[in-house]
Amino acid sequence: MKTVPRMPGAREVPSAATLKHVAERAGVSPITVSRALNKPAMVSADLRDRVRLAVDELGYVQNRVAGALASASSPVIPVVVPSLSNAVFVETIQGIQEVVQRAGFQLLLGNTEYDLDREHAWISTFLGWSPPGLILAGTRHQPRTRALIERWGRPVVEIMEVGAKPIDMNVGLSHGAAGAAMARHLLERGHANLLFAGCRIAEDYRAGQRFRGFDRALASFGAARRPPLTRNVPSSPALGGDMLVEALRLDPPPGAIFYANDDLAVGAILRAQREGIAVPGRVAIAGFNGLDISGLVTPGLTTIVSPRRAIGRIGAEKLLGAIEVGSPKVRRVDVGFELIVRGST
Amino acid sequence: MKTVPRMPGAREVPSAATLKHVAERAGVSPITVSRALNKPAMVSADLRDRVRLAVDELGYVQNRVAGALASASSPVIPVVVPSLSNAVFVETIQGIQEVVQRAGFQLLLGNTEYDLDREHAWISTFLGWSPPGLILAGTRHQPRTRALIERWGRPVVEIMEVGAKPIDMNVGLSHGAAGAAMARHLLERGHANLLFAGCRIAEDYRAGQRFRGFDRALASFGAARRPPLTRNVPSSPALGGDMLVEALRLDPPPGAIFYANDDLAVGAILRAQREGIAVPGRVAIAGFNGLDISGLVTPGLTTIVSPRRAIGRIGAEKLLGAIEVGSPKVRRVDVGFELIVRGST
DNA sequence: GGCGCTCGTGATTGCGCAATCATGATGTCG
DNA sequence: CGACATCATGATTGCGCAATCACGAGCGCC
Repeated sequence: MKTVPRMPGAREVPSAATLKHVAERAGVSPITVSRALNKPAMVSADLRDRVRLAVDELGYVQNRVAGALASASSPVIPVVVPSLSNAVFVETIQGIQEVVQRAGFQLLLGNTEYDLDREHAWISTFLGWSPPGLILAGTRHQPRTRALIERWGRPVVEIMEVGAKPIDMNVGLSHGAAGAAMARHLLERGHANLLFAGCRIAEDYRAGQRFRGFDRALASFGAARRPPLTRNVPSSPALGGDMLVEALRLDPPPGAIFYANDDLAVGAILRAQREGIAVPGRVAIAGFNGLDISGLVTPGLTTIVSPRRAIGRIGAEKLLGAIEVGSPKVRRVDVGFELIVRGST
Repeated sequence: MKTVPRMPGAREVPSAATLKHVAERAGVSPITVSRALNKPAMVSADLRDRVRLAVDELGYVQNRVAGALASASSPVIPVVVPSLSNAVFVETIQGIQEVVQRAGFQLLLGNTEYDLDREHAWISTFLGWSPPGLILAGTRHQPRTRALIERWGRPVVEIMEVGAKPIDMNVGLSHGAAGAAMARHLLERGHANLLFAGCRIAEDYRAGQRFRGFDRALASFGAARRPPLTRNVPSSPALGGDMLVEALRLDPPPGAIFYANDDLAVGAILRAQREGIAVPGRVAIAGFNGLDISGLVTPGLTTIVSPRRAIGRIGAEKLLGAIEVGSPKVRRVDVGFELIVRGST
């Protein structure tokens, strides 16, 4: 038995059905099959049916990789977020998913854990998939990241906060304004010695923006300002409880605590309940995000609702619009926020 | 000015740096650049450095699409889950992400919303990306889906529950056993007229398995059995509270309610607190999942911890192992569960 | 000192599809 | 009724990369 002389470039035959096989079976050219599947309107009903039949008979599965290479664009939308532990990003992703899925796109998910080096790595990798566009959480990136994206030149949406100079499009809310609104509310309610409490506010700079908005508002109202209470571990309800206990040992003890997010704030309310700390009698508590559970604890949590699902949806819609018809006139959407006052303040 | 005669197949030049450009700049052949980037160990240190330099100078970004086409395999791991609203799946995804990211793979995410037609569509689409493997939540699929995957022939891990006849590998826990364990616990505590309460247990068949395990255990202990209380909307804490109120109007009222998940159960405890319903005095409450918040409410929620992050991690590790060295001997891993008894029962 | 070995590098080829242009059939209008 | 537009379909080509095989240099070994 002679060894078969293999030519350079020869390789194992994977033997899955390809366009060509479908075409032969349907008695048409490969390109017609391609059109019947991707642009059915361009093909007569008769051929379309024959192609469909052949596809079913062969169990043909389109090779997206080859399609993407040939067209220099693939039906994926990369989404880069800083965390999946935070329900906010999960819900935003769901909003994105709703929209892009309907348009036939798939989500490529990258999680940076609030690390800008990792963000750069994700984006660089994702660009190698020839996506038609890109969705990023946040408007802060390394200069090289920004340069990479700008050179690339396709539509980009930065979501979550409205930023000073977005790369392309931007959908979010002003976290500074949200912080200021909460400061105003707490002062109007007569609370004094207001304290901001959060986790990793250097990395989670949106929390930092809320603090600065809060702090500036205190200054403008002539109220006492104090440094934020922070921890360098991820947010969790249990931690919110711990921070409550710690805060109450400060001198002077805070009359109200504005937590960076609802996870922490809900944890504080539950802890207060366990330990018999009167809320808002001894200390008022407020949060940010408007998670469902904020309305179920006792007392109900005063919080600011961020329309995160809408952010995802609108961001995705703007991206798809830009992909189809080129960049739009409105580059920035401020979706705003809503203060919900409940028993905790 | 004459129009340039374009040959068939000619197209716009996208003018981004390619392997060839890097190769010219580094003074080596394109294949050496490919190796320097993908299999650095095969290339001498000298050439490796020259290639790295050229890559940086040109801002070269690897075209993953072309690589995937040439190698018939792409560095993505598709993950298909039934829901993102449920924290369980999000945490499982995080576990998967941790592992596959370290190995250089990216996550392609598909959400079926508990719809098996949509599951088939996702999987079919995903196979077109030539992934080296696949992770699916659940062991129930349409026959055509199973056939599609089996014909495809690459490693697959089904996660969440241990199933009767997995396609390939399987990592999860026995939800029937978990339900039975909770029945035993509630009976031991002296509760009677036990009720199971859940949402969409036809679609969320794992919740159904918990109910059946629960119900069979009641039968085996000679305790009273009753049909589950169900709702055909997604789970939420608010709904758990509503279902508590409804359950207490039943005749006879339940002495304990085993909720299909912690979201519902936590909502029930919060509602009981608001309305002054004694837990566990008037009714005991138990959940499933072991979310963090279950330990923070008052009373603490008795629940069963599902090691979901571990499921994700182990599932991903098994998949990567199978991708590298072929399918392993151990096809099924039962990660078990843990009953946490707290004040609510 | 010649044989075979490993190691690093290069030349050739094709992965499966869609973009482009070409063509034939049909319709449209003055 | 003929010139031309419109439509559906096909032929050719290349997207950018990695698999395969080829080959030469350096090495150890009997």
